[in-house]
Amino acid sequence: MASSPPPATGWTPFLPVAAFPTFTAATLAELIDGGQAFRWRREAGDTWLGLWSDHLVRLRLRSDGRVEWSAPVAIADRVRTALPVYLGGHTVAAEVDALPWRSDPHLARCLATFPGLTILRQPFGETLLGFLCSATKQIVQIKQMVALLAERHGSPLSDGFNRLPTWSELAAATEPELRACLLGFRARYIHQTAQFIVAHPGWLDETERLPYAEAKVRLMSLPGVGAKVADCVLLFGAGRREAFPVDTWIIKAMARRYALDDWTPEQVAHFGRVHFGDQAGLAQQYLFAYERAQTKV
DNA sequence: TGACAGGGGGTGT
DNA sequence: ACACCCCCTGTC
Repeated sequence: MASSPPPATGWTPFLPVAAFPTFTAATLAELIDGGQAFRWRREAGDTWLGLWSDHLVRLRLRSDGRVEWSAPVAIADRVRTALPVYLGGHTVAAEVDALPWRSDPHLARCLATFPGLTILRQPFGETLLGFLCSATKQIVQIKQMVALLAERHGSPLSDGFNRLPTWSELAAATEPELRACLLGFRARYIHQTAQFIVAHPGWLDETERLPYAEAKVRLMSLPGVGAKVADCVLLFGAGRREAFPVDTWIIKAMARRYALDDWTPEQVAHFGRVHFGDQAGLAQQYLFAYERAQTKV
């Protein structure tokens, strides 16, 4: 009986991410662990380990600001191809320049504080799952829920890490099983959403391709998806820069920096799209990052 | 070191 | 407006 070839073992050496701007440690942390994605963890030696889809990678920052990556040898080819797209860094300069920083001193200050910050391009379905977990939860808690979902309901990927469960895998889980992943009242939303998605093949892919307004309406028909979650999914999981998610942070930030006291979330969202233009979602990330940094002790 | 409030990046009614 | 869940964090 022929023995199968030995599996490729170990990780690749660290190599620079292709066509990527230089970063600061603060910008890198904000990009991958600032609330857009929930599957990154900081390791010893200022290395980050993260997962999305069937990718597993480590990132670190060189002293000259270049971002380097390393992946398990067996999956390194697909990680090398997918990573620059996922990180979304190649168009950031032009997009930032399209923002009204010349006439908006506060925006200019936010841009200067997190140079190179951009929007991740994550898998659409995974982004929906992450933000269905997010209601009234802080990042650390969302990460915990997502880690448990992967551990208990996802399939093995590499090095003991699992993929996030697919919507089919989620549909196969009972609501109490989901609840046991610390989801609380979100378990019912995820359970019902999974049933719907499995009963409507192609629905998610079609939604991803729809124009922004139509895609948002469709997402909001799902249980547990309101305007804020829909905008996050479209911005972080479909690259729709028109999406301007309004959460309590942005409400506070806009009240403080733009004197929008007592505006409703819809009014703030409208102001955002008018003032920041078709890259409003990118502006939102900078405002968000800046306000969080100010709040930190 | 352990208990105890308080509050949390929203949605649905 | 308030319930929904319940874990994290700060504090005593």
